[in-house]
Amino acid sequence: MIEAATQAQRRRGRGLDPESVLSIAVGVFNERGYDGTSMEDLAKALGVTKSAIYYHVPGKEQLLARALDRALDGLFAMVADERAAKGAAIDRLEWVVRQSVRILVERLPYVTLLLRVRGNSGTEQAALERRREFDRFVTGLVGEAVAEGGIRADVDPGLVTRLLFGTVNSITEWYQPARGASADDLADALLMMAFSGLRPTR
Amino acid sequence: MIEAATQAQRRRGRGLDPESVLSIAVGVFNERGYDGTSMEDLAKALGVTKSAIYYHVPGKEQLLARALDRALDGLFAMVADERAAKGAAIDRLEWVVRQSVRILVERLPYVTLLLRVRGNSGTEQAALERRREFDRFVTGLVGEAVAEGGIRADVDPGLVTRLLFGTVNSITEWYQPARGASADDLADALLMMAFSGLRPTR
DNA sequence: TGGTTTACCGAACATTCGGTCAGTTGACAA
DNA sequence: TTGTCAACTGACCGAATGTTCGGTAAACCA
Repeated sequence: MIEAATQAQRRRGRGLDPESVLSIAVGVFNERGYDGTSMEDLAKALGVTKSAIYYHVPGKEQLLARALDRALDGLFAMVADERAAKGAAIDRLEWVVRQSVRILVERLPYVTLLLRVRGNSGTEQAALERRREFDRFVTGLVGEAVAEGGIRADVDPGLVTRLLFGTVNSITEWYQPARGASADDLADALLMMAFSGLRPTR
Repeated sequence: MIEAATQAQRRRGRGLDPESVLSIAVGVFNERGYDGTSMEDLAKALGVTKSAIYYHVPGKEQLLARALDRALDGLFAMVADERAAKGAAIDRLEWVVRQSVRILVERLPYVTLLLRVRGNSGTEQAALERRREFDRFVTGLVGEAVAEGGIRADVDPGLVTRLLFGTVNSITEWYQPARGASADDLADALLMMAFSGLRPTR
């Protein structure tokens, strides 16, 4: 269970800070689902009344929008990096996968929320569109890697992209930062499986 | 968009059949999310009024329960098969992965719904518990495969299970039966990537 | 033909939803 | 001591929620 905001989590006598509101809210969203979370649920988790939330945030949907931007901004910052643009496609792909795992772990609750969005509102549809843009970028990378011979030629780039990033994204379903591998450990295991395979080297 | 039940989908002059109610409802659940779907939404998709639904089903949650059982019964039928119990662990694992993909494709909407359950109600928690039981079975299989030398020894069985079935489950996020690969094609590509790796054979 | 059953409708139910607003509180500055 | 203001509370709103219920048209059976 997500704990209520303790006195320590508040600025001394200065009430909730915007960061706590967002991170606690996202925690509850991920526990109950966005639609399954009422403002009353959030209020309890924050240790205030429902109406107090509206002093800090315009509404429920804005809270979602801010959370989704946290995840998407991280992904697009990575795409903009030169290491995603220079060098052999296979190396760039490996770098992007590794960074994706890192961002997923660093911003776990926000990415988790993003991956569950289904487009029920304008906010969700906008987030989905940005996500698709990221997906197109990666699909292009895989295509290049196949063309350059970095990936075996008998695979469909679209299918491989979906499987590869499906594996990455599935980490949100079980990863617990407290007890568990680091982002690098995760990326190592994932890249090992996807690129070299699980079979013993003969 | 999920289409409203046409006259053709109904039994002639006999109203909705239980099968249509379930499959159409699950379609809407997957589009909007279970919590994001109102009985009014379901009524529209079924082409009847809200109250008519209660003639066929005790309530919203029962609809969910029936749908989740569709998915879980398929998975447990597979586990009970002798091909999951006899032979080399690596072969059994490969068979289970292949069958999982087949079930996922055959019962796509039901499995999709199952994978999104978060435990908000007793129904959901019961489904989660059955799912965990399935996961434990697979983790055991991976452990045996490592012990028998079918899978490289430098991996954590728990981690590999999660990555492997994370990949399988991620298929629900994008697979469209109409235009796309068959279950066998999917399983081939997935097993190739996970067991042999994406790198070209040298 | 008459009676029964099947499958539904329309209205209403209590409850919960996201959100508003007038007022209160307590820390701090003057 | 008084005034200011950020940070809330509590009462409340209209709309939407899942569910119930009395009624009914059409199909079916005797």
